[in-house]
Amino acid sequence: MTTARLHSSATSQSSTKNGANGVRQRQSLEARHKLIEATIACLDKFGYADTSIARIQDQASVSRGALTHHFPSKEELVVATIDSLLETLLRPSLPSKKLSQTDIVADLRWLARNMTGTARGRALSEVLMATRTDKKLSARVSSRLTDWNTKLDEAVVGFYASPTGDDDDVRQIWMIARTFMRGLILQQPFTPDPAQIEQAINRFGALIAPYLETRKREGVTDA
Amino acid sequence: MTTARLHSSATSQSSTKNGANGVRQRQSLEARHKLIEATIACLDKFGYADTSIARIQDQASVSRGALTHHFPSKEELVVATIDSLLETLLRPSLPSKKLSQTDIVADLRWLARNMTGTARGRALSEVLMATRTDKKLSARVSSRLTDWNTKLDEAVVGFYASPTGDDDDVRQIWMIARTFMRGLILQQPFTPDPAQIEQAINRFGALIAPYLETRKREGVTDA
DNA sequence: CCTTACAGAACGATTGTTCTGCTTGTAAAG
DNA sequence: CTTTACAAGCAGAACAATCGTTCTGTAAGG
Repeated sequence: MTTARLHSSATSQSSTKNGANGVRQRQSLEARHKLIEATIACLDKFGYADTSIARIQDQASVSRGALTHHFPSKEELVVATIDSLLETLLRPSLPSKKLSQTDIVADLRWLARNMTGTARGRALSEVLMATRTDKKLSARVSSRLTDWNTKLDEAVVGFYASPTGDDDDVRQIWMIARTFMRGLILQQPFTPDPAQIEQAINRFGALIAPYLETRKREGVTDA
Repeated sequence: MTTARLHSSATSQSSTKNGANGVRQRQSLEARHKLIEATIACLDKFGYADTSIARIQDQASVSRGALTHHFPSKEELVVATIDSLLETLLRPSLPSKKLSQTDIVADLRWLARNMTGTARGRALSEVLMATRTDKKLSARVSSRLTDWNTKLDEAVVGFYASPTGDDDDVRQIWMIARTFMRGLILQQPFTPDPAQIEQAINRFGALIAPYLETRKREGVTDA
């Protein structure tokens, strides 16, 4: 009884302590990573409804036993996958490498690509839709989602300012922008023409541009 | 062999011909309607992934035999449900009863309610997400979706005009609006506060309002 | 030596589909 | 109008396939 289940993985990886990893732990983390990546690939390819454990273990080329060892239930695997998705989708925007701090439309295009143009973005959309009805899953991840949203808001405020001086205005504009980008996935069946989608993105950028000002960047100016 | 399967139901109901319906046909249409409504309810309550035939027949209080008689496969039932959703979601906007032709923000609120505030709107979002990965389903409904989108565009052009005089601009603005509304479903897990959602809708209305003019309505003025 | 990492069989439950009957509306034949 | 025949409407069992989980057994790092 009680078998495994104690490692739980909790919040992200084992982080700081135990810096010098043994062979054991390294392989374990490798397997976990492979399974999470496989889950993302399946969510993107098959959608949430048809993402089964069998398909994931097939995609990851991992035995059923290994999978259930690392993730004793499907829910655990999905939660870990969401964690991974949030982390990688946030990171590139924080180190100022991606947000171009000059062209709002370029930033929007990057946002669109991140949300609908990559496997990770589409996979996240799949699980977001699932959380609407799956209350058990929703309870597990809702706080992480709101936290992530807040963190993203703060990052954006670091890059942009409102002509009115109200930072909440910047947050609202970018919340609207993110909502619009997410909607693209659901709008695509109606508007299959990629050119039309891109035009809409550009136009949307023009709509919000007057309400955003580039904030003076200290440090990295890249010039 | 060949049993049933020939009635097929094809495009929507039997329509015009055979105006004086017999008892037989009436009951049949009733059963079909009950099943479609049950499917919508299940999609809303359980999501696409957990909407099984067993659950649908339970929700509809209909025997398994009756269900398979009317819809020989799950795909048929889903396609018929999509047809029903598109029809009822388009109708109220056409007869000029709902679009208020005066307050753009009010129209947007109606749009938001239609897409995220009703069971039918949420059910449609579920199947839209499913069509992304289910190519068989996508092939069955994609033309209906694009047609519906075009029809909606034309209806909107009847209500609004662009200051530039370009109708395509109206179409683009409203396509952006619909995309934004659809995105609300996916943004809600990040932003659970309904007040914040409503503020965003109002703000979005303010963003697009300068680019839309009320067209003079001939006929019904309601005053 | 003992716990972790993994392999794979076995589990009952549920999936969507197919099939066999029974009832009954309906329309043609008498 | 009655009779007869046939297909439509429906009920429910049976189907193989797949679902997610649990279990037993083996290998190896610490």
